[in-house]
Amino acid sequence: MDVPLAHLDRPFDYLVPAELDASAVPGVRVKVRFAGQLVDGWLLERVDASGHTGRLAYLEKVVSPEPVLSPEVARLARAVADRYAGSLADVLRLAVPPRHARVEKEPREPRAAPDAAGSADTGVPPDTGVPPDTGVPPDTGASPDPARTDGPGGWRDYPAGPAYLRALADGRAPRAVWSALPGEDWAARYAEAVAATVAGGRGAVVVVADNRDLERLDTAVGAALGPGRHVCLSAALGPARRYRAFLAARRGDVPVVIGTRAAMFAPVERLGLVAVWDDGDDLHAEPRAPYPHTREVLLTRAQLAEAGALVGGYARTAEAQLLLETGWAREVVADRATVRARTPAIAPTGDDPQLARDPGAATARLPTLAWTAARDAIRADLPVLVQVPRRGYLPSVSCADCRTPARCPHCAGPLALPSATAAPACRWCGRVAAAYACPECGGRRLRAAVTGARRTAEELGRAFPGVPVRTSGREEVLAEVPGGAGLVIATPGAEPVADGGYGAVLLLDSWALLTRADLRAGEEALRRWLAAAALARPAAAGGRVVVVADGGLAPVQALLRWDAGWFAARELAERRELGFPPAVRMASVTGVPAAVADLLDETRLPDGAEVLGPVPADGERERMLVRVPRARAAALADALHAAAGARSARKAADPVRLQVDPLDLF
DNA sequence: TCAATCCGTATC
DNA sequence: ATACGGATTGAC
Repeated sequence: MDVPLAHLDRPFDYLVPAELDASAVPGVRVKVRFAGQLVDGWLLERVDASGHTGRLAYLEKVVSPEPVLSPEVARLARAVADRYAGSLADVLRLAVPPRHARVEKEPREPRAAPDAAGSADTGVPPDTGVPPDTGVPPDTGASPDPARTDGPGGWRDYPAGPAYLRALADGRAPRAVWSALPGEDWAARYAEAVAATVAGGRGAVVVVADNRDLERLDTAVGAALGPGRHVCLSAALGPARRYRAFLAARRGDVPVVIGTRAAMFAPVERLGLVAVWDDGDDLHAEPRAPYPHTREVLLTRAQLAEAGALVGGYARTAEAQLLLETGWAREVVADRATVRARTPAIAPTGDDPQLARDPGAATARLPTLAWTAARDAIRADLPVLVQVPRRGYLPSVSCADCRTPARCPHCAGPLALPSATAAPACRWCGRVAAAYACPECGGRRLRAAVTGARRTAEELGRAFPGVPVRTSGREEVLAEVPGGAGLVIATPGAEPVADGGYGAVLLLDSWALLTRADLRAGEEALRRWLAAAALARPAAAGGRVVVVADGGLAPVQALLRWDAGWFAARELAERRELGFPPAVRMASVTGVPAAVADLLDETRLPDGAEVLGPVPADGERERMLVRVPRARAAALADALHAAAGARSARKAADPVRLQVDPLDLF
């Protein structure tokens, strides 16, 4: 029943009138009379008898004969609803895109005109410069590209890699947490894993964080499978193309779906592999109830469908580490010698004599080591990548009296205000400048002065006259830059790939480390750094990385050694000690205080549950956290869902938001 | 003792 | 949401 009320989160029985007998198959959308109203619903199964004692009503209508909800996805959706204390209807809204009648009526075989079918069907937005031949093919039944490879390919760099691919091809269900080498063509590796799965007669679902990653994967999968064997599914498509791609998968026209998180529920026949790339990216967290996370959904899916699973990234989340430590998945990593051979030369820098000497110069924003690394790369005719904080994220500050930019007393990096009330902190070394006094006029008041990627780009451009400067950020994301000398200023997540690799990568956004009061601050900083540093050439080929941060910090250490596994293990151990996720299961309850209290009152908390809070949320609302051991996770979700049901049954006015595994805990 | 009303619960 | 049943309360 497609109603959001928690106490109605269960199946209802209806009689099927004779004239709907043929079309009323499991998985179709239906309309039924419910409490006097005509409501939408899902036909979950046909049964001979009902346990219902009252009078049964008849099915009113089968909305469309298309059984859009596959049995596998129906089961998955129920499991996801249960895990996240949500309703099946909420999950199905995420899992099945809105119907588009015109698309449904289109002939099953794509149109003859190749230009019309091509890019429109691939699913990637048209302005992205993606090869237009990866959608439903203009010529049906085309045999796969003879040049494709099902073999281990680049997976040979990882000792467990070839066996993993063989298991996929053999129809088994191998589960891997993969740490990609620097410079790795991850999209090609994913395409090989997908190709192995398809070669074994099964399908695959791959989810990436954003459209840029999707384009890259689209190209790689297209090359590995040949045309017409996969579709892209993302929310950016718009209703018609999204539904078209969805239907192609549901009807079994293509064995592979790749996409952003909208694709995590994509129906695929004989699912053999689910994969997620860069599971630490917060875009993988669904912002709509019940707030499921791509990784968790895919892993649940792998478990239920007995499919293989691949969780990969340059970085490793604590959640992925837990999969390894519980034995649920196997580690796929390169040996240290290979890592060393591929890694650029990475060095931290903090102090800065040049700044002290020449604070007004064009290069003042760059520490010496960073500046020389950039200069050397430019001289060697190699591109330089500069990772800067997201624009507008945190304004830097200057003296309110004389306008002199406020600089860190320790390293002379720019100070920024993490929030209106917090003390200023250094963007480079992260130190908090609690009692800041202006060195020029002695003033103690500060004012915001935005210095973003554009300003940094201008300053760097002046420092290297004649060198082309490109920026890649929120408004315009570059996918690729040429290999010659050039400066690329990018915000985290928007770093373009450079042809042949960067000669130098400068990481200037280290302030993210210590200024953010976030459980995942360290993990997130390392994730961003590894993603940018992975684009540098190996040390032997002149690749250098300079991170402006204290070399003693654990995430910096992990970067220097290129050891995401070490950091993840450390992080998980720390969270065990502190009782934080994923070592325990957390849920948050948000709403006006009376509603939160009411819901928790109604909740039969499992043994060992601990209630923390309240902390103020936005406006009048507050938030309470409930913590249980992992063994009680299901019981907690069940209890919270039941309490929400009791509340909705008695029409409690003030809404509460239930969130299992909330991303932010403070 | 009966009827109007309130409250809680189910909705197939 | 809306309808229904059982309990409750107030008037005869």
